[in-house]
Amino acid sequence: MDQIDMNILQQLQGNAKISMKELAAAVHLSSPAVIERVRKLEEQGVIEGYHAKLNLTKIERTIQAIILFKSIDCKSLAAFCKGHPDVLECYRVAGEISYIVKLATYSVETLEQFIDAAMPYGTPSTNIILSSMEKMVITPFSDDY
Amino acid sequence: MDQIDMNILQQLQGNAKISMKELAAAVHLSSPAVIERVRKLEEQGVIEGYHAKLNLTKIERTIQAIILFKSIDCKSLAAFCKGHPDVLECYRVAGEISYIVKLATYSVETLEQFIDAAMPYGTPSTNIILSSMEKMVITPFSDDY
DNA sequence: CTTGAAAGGATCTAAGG
DNA sequence: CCTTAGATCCTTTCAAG
Repeated sequence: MDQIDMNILQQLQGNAKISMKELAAAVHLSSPAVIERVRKLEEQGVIEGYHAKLNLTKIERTIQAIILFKSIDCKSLAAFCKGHPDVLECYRVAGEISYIVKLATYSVETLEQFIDAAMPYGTPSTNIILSSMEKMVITPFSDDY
Repeated sequence: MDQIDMNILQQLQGNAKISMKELAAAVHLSSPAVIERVRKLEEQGVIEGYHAKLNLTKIERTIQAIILFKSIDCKSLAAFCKGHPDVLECYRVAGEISYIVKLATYSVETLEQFIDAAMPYGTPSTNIILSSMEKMVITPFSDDY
């Protein structure tokens, strides 16, 4: 994992569909060299996949929320969340909170349904998302430290 | 936005690099038809981009955390977070909490540095992520409701 | 790792339903 | 709005250095 690999990772985070030829030019290498590097990064599991990012509002998931849980049965909650179509991410955490769930749903009614369904697993504290920022590209091995 | 578009979106979420030919076969359409649909979904902003997903641990960001802030100057905090290389996502929320930040950093030392730097903007409650689940594919317009 | 040539696909266009 | 077929273009692959 050298500086060139880091550049490759940055490029692919920003644009998964870039051709190997373009990518090669961007990192000042030949196509075969870059193809081999990408293959290795995939094989090593550094690159986990390539995904389209959707605008949640435009697929009618207009309500997004982050729900915090304290002192609960985390295993059951995790299983519940995993199987629920509105849950985007969930985190088992150590801190003041035990479990954090991010979800995107259709309306306040469907949010209410989720909260009711989650109640058996603990007491939720619901935080509706007003605005958000998600970085699609992070710098591998930043030299900031 | 019909059922075929939803199928297309699901496929592209799971695999951004699928060829239009393969995608066409998956949704039982011809290539030109599918290319035109994808073009429109991009143009409408339903598809925001295509991104490689990295394994954070394998790029040395072994510590991940979700930090909750109460009663703070959200604008300043947002600006600070936006410019900080360790911040992955941040959310302005309505609820018990005012602001939520997800970050990935290199060590407890660099986490401490972040917390110290963020202190001027409010009192953080730090939750270290022990394990997590992130869905890369969500179903557009689920019929569950 | 690079270059260059060859092969294989993918996308695009056009015509037709 | 779709399909099929053909042509073009581009990408990847391979071989040699």
